[in-house]
Amino acid sequence: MSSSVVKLERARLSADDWEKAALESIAENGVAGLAVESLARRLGVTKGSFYWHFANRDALLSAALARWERTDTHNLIARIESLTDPHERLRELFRASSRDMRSHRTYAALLTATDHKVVAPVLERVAAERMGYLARVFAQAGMQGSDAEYRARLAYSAYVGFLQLTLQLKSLKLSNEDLEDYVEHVIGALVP
Amino acid sequence: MSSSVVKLERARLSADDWEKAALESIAENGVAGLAVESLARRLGVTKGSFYWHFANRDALLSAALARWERTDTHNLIARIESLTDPHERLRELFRASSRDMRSHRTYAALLTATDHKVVAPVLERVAAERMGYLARVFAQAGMQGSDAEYRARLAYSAYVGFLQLTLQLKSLKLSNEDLEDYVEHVIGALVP
DNA sequence: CTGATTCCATACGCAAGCGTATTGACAGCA
DNA sequence: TGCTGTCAATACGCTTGCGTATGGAATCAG
Repeated sequence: MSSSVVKLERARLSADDWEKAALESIAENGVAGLAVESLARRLGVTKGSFYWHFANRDALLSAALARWERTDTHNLIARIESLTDPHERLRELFRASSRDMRSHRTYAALLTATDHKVVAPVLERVAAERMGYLARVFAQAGMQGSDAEYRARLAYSAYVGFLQLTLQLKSLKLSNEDLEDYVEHVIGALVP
Repeated sequence: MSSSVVKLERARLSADDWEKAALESIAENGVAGLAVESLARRLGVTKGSFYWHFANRDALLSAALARWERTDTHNLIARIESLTDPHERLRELFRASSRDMRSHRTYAALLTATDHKVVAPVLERVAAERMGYLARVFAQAGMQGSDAEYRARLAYSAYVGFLQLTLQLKSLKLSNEDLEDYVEHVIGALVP
C-alpha cells in the first residue's frame, strides 16, 4: 500500500495519465478497488482534476480497459508471429505465458471482475480472440475439425485457471524451477 | 434480481438460515454483493435480527464459507469413491464436473474474490486438497513422480479456468452437446 | 496586456452500508 | 401471573465514495 505517491512534477495531467494510473491501480487492488479519490491522491491532485477529464468513474474504467485491450493482446501475439513451424509456435506460446508474470497481473485482476458489466464484454472479446487464434495454430499443427477448438479452449482454460491459482492464491505458487518443469509438462500434454 | 423474496413464514430465524441465505446470495451476486440489509429484506426481517445472530458481516461470511467447505468438497469426492479403477475414477471425475453446473456457481463466485482476506484461505485449502486428491489418483493411474502433481495442477487449472470462462462470461458458453464432446476431448488429453 | 481556455482546489450534497442502542414482542418456566 | 431469555423492529450515527458547483490559477491567442 501507499508506495507510489510518486508525485510526478508535471503540473498538469492528461486523460492518458489517468488511464495508465487506473491500470496500475487495477493490477494492485482489483477493479472494485479503483477509486477516483485515491487515484487522485496517487497522482498528487484532487477529484476536481478527474472530473474535468472524465464524465465519471465508469468512463475512466472503459478508457483504461480499451487501452489495455489495444496494447496487451497485440504484444502477446506479435511476439511469436516470427516462428513458422506451428508446433514450435505453440511451445513458445506456452513458455512466453509463464515468463513475465508481472504483465499478467492486470489480466488476473480483471478475471476477478467478470461480473462487472463494463469489464465482461472486454474479457469476452479478448478470450474469444485468443482462443480463436489458438485454435488456428492447433489446426495448423494438424488437429482435425472441432478438436482444434476444443484443445484451444482447454489450453486457454488452463492458462486462465493457472493465473487464478498462482497469482491470486499465493500459497499455491510454484518455485521458478518447478514452474519451468510444469510448463514443459503442459507442453507435453497439450501440444500434439 | 429480486426473485426470491420468499418470505418464509417462519416467525424466527436461526444462524443456519442466515448462512444458507448468504451462500445463495454469494452465488448470485458475488462476495462483494453480500450485504446484510439486502439479506434481511430477502429473509423478511431487518438488520436487528442479523446482529443478534452474528457479530458482524465478516462473521457471517466466515460461517457461510465454513459451511460450504464442509459440505461441498465432500460431496464431490464421496461421489466417486465407489469406483475402483483409477482411470475410470478420473473419467467420472471429469464428467461429474461438467454436470451439475448449478452447484459450481458458488465456487465460481468465490473465485472472483480471491483477494478477500477471509475467502482466500478457504480457497487455498480447498484447491490444495482437491489437487492433492487428483495427484494421488493420477499416481494410482500410473503417472510417475512429479508428473502426477503437474497433471493434477493442469487438470485443476483447466477446471477453474473453465468455470470462469463458462459461468461468468456467458458469450463463451457451450451448448449441451458441445459440452459433452468437450469433456470427452479433455479426458482424451489429460487421462493417461 | 487582456481575455478566453484549460486545468485544478474546495466545499458541498447524497446514497449505500456497517454497526449500535434501545425498545418491544413472545415463549417457557417458576 | 410475573421473570427471563430469545429474537426482531426502529432509529440513529458514522464512514466511504460518487458526483456537482463554483471559483481560482495558469497558460495561450491576439
